[in-house]
Amino acid sequence: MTRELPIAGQPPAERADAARNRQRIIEVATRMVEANGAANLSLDEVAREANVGVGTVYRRFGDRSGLIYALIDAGERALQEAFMTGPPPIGPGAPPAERIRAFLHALVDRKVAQQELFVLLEMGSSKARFSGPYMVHHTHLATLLAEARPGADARFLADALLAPLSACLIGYQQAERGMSAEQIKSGLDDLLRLL
Amino acid sequence: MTRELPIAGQPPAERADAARNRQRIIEVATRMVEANGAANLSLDEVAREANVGVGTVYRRFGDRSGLIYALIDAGERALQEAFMTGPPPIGPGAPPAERIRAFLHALVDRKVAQQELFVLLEMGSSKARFSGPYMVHHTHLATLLAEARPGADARFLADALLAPLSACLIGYQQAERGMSAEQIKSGLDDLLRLL
DNA sequence: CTTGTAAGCGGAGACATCTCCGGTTATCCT
DNA sequence: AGGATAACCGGAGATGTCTCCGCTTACAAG
Repeated sequence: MTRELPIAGQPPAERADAARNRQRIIEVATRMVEANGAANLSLDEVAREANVGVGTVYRRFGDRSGLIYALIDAGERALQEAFMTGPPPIGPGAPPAERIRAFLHALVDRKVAQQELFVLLEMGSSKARFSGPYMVHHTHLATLLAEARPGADARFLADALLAPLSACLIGYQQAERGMSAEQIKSGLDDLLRLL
Repeated sequence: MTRELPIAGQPPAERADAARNRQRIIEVATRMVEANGAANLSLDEVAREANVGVGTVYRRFGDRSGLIYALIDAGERALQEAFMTGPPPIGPGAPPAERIRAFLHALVDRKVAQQELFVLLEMGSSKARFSGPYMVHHTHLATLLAEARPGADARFLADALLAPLSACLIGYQQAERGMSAEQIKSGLDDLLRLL
């Protein structure tokens, strides 16, 4: 096992046992989501199954949403890397309009793939919903929009383009209206074309 | 007191004591929301204050969201009446584009006025969120859009225009970005102009 | 190795939502 | 008026989220 090197950053570093627990909690939670569906994920049960107290779960992840977020964090990192340093059309190099399109499509795919988890996230604390990832997506999109359509209110437009990607809405469109991911994407394409 | 006339409709009619309780529960809940904020509304407490058992509250309103919805139902009815039979520009008579604009503005005003309640509603069961009122708004908007922009996917566009009116998003725009209701409306106007 | 201490741990318990069901009562019908 | 009965009522309790705090332990410094 490699030793944890002390990093210059302020956060006092996580103790080894704590890291082990975090890891085990995430594994157990992942398994339970696969088995019972995300909506039935009980933190009490996760704690029991992972052989830790409930308090430990809450200290590590803050609250239910925090744990859920940890379960989709890998996808989020991958997406951010893709649009920041990846190949076109989502990454730098393509014209803004294409990057916007590619980014929104990727986001739809993510929401569809982990729909249940995203729905839960959207229904948890409304504070958390617009911090971190949302702000990153928003900034990215607003930058591209400002480039593609100078003069428009890029920040508001970015909100307005991200809003229809709500996991709840997508779930509704798929479940009640029988729309496929492709139809949703093509609807977004229509919208982008009009802009 | 006027006697409850038996109506032809199937629903077996609500007993007088039940109606009284419903009324009292709504009054108590309204008072408590004004006093403590919507987020702190506890159904146990509502029941105690209204001198009924918890079971009664749940039988009448189904769940927390149901009660919350009852608190904004009056506004919803007023809005629906306005755009269905009211005077232009929101009602029939004005050109579609203007009706769309007036409708969205009215919706923003409602969300801003009862923001807390709408946020709670959006965070409750994701099923309820797209039933009833949402479908009415969606149908109305899709009809107008089909008229204003034949050829486009009016149903998807309607979703996409309603999504940015999420109470959570509006709350975020106001609280964290310092946007006023007017700025939000003018952002929507920009968006409509582009369409 | 010893030791000081901050980080971590567990689980009892406060508090919420929602379900269930045995007892009660309003309302309709005769 | 006098049932019959469907609707209604209350509140105990199942289950879940999250907090709090006294005890424990990893780990760095001496």
